[in-house]
Amino acid sequence: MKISTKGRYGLRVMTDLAVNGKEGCVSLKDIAEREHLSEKYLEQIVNQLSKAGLVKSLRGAKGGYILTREADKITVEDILKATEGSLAPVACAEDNGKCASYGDCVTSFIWTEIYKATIGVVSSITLKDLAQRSLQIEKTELECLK
Amino acid sequence: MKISTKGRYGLRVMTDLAVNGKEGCVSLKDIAEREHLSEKYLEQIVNQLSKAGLVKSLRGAKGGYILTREADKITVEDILKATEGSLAPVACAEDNGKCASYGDCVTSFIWTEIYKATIGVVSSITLKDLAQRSLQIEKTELECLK
DNA sequence: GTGATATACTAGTGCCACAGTAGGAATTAT
DNA sequence: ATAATTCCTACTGTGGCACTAGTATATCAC
Repeated sequence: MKISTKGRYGLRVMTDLAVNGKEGCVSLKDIAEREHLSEKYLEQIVNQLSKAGLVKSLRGAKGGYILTREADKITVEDILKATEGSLAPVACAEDNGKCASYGDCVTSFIWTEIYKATIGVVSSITLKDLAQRSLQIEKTELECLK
Repeated sequence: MKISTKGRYGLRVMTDLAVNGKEGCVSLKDIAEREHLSEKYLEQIVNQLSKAGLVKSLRGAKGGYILTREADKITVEDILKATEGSLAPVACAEDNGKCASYGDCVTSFIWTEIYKATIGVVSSITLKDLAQRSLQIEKTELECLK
């Protein structure tokens, strides 16, 4: 029941893009430096985000990545699905009923309930929420330094 | 975000014990046969359930395992914690605040919310619920055979 | 007290995903 | 042209999963 670095880094990359990509695109080099993450590893993760249609890439010098829609139209669910794959604790929970023995299975409803509860959380949090929180934290830190 | 066979088999073993262990203990051999699972593998899983204090073992001939308390006093949370380990999507979510940078972390609250939602589900389902469901399903199947 | 039946414990195995690293090809602004 | 950037593929070490295997230990029945 663990979230891998792909999911966690994916959220950080997207948050970084939401905060720093207001105008124009942002290069992975910049993101990797700000977030202290491997640029090469992020490359693979952003690739998944791109295939999921959450970011658009611009190749060549001055290139980079940019969100394809407004931050409040992208949910944590979108990002985690793109990077982690299904959030269902077992395969049958997602398309409940499709498993032939779903009805005969004593535990199937547990997985469906966990899945629904998880989706309820991640679908209600948007990238905009994360971006705002990120700015809030930065602000707090700056105030602390005074 | 997956539940492993340990957690899934653990639930089946416990349900089997709740249904078939009303009087006296049940051997792993019997459980393995009924559930179509490897006896040797179940040994390891039951060992974890035993260490967690959910079952008691009786060695020797006519030995086996028995629940340490009533089925309605054992939750799915108890069983999954014993077999899967923590149900938190990331370590910090369980003891929220203990991580030094919990407050500075943009995503920490997401993991805490997922964790709370998951616990909400599994702590509200008891082994008695599973046992009843198991009997219900058996009954249905028998009726179908007529 | 011997044998059959169980659990207890430890070690080993094959496989696959995770968490990267590495190198080169293709594209684009200057 | 060149520097900067994404794109694509392959490779690697580590660790957990899902078992299998073997031996030691305990208990009942006779």
